[in-house]
Amino acid sequence: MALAKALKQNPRQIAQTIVENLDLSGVIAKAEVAGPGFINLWLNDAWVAQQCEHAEHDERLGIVKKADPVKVVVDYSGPNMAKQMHVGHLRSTIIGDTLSNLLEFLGDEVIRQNHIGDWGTQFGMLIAYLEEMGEDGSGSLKDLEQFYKDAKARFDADAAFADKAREYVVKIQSGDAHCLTLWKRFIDISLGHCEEVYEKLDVNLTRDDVRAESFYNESLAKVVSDLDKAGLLTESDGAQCVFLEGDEIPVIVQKRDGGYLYATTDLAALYYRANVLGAKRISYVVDARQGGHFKQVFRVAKETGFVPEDVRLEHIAFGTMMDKSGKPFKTRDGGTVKLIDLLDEAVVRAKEAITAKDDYSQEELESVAKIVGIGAVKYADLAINRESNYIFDWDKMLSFEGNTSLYMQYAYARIQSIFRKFGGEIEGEIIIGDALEHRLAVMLLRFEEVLLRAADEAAPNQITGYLYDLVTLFMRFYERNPILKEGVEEQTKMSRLLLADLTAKTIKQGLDILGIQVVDKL
RNA sequence: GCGCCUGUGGCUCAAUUGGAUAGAGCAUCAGACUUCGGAUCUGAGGGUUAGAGGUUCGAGUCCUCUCAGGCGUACCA
Repeated sequence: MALAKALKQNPRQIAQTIVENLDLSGVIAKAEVAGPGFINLWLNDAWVAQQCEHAEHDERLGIVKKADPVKVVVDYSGPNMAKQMHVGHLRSTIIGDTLSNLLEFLGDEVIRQNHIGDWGTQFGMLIAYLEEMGEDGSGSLKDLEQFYKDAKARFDADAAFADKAREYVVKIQSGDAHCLTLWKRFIDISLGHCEEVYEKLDVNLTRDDVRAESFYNESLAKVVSDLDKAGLLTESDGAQCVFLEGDEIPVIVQKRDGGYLYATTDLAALYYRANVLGAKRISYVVDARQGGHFKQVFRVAKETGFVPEDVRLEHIAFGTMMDKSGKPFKTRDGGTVKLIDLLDEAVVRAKEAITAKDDYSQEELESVAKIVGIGAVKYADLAINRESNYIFDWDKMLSFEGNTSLYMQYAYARIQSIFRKFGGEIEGEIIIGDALEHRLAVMLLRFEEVLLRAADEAAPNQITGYLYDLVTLFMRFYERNPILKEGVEEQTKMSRLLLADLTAKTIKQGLDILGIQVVDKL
């Protein structure tokens, strides 16, 4: 129909001509013009079966690695070292990790970057307090939140301490050895907390991926001077600014007092990522509220040539996490919810959800509950359009019904159960027996297309949506087309086993990209 | 004030980027079973896609305006 305008012909006529000249050679069984000029194609059963067999016998399920892989930097998680990770870091961490896994699977060279906040005035106060606590420091750092509060209280109550804190800020920045040692120790402990969370969350972030804010300290002055050379710098109220055409608010790169800001750091990071790391795509998985900031920084980076024209810069924005009543997610007394506590609660709740129906040994229960609980938290987050706000609901995410990780994991376990019962070797081929099997097979073949689209749009919910459709379809197939029951012909049995196996593999691969594990028994 | 985002059955979300009769899940109601794991499956009711115009063969999707809500708005990150 798109051709109709260009050719100035009746769309139905064009469609008819196309259909008549189509080479159906084995792939397509039938082609038909429908409605105002749509062309409906029916895939050939034999071709579909053969493609599924190819996928079934291939480690990558028939999905080829990109012929033209690119270097992609994915910036995600980015916790602040002054505080413990809280729910605000959850979405960035989960979505960023999924995007990284996905691009990696498709063949791109992914460079994960954890841009942790390890620099700024708070650290003067924190290390001064750490020093004061002496050997006990490490111990009281178990609860960073409390440590921060105590340090702040000390800062507010004691002028001498406050002076020292301010003095220490300057000292770290000027490279004072003693203060730097304290600072490094503090960061090390705080980062250890994050790693505990990453471990629990089953996220692929390691210390090697950390490229902290402080890493760019040395380049900040150069960013400003380069902007100056490019003639983009304007002084306003004593601050060094870039005024972009059409924007009311400037990008401030240097404060009146000479200090740098996060726009400066981001520009330095963009330069590093594009020119040193050589990234062709740089994705920032950050809260939607920072949209304005990234828009400006990206523009400056391109206009100054910090980042070459052909590098794709994108802000992978996501909405805020809300509670069941639609308000921002907080503890009962209005504080922020620590991520570690949330994850522990997920495991406890998962335990309750699964023990209601089955008997587990203590060990089984522990390990399955971890997989189920963490999977539920991740899946629920990834399953919705990332740009809208996300309503966090324990009951919904831990349900066996609907588009949940448990439903997928259940389907997977159920298929494994078929194979336990079967016990033999599959010998045979796929033969499409009815319309439902045809639909299932076609659905299985669509996996690659879905992944490609999810990668391009950085939209994990494309994957969850697909998995849900696939599993629903499989359940229907399974209900109607018996596999191991009496009276099923050997040939049919083998064919259905192959379809079931490929379904299981597809579920597993899909969940794996989402960072979610499966279990053989649930 | 200016800017960005959102608005889809009672609730939570989809909709292949402008395509066919807007789809699921909860919840409600009604069915299927001597269960290859019923933690399943089948079906029903429920919609003027916030509202009004416009663009065209065709609009939830694009444009304009209105309404409602959220967020951002120069030296925090």
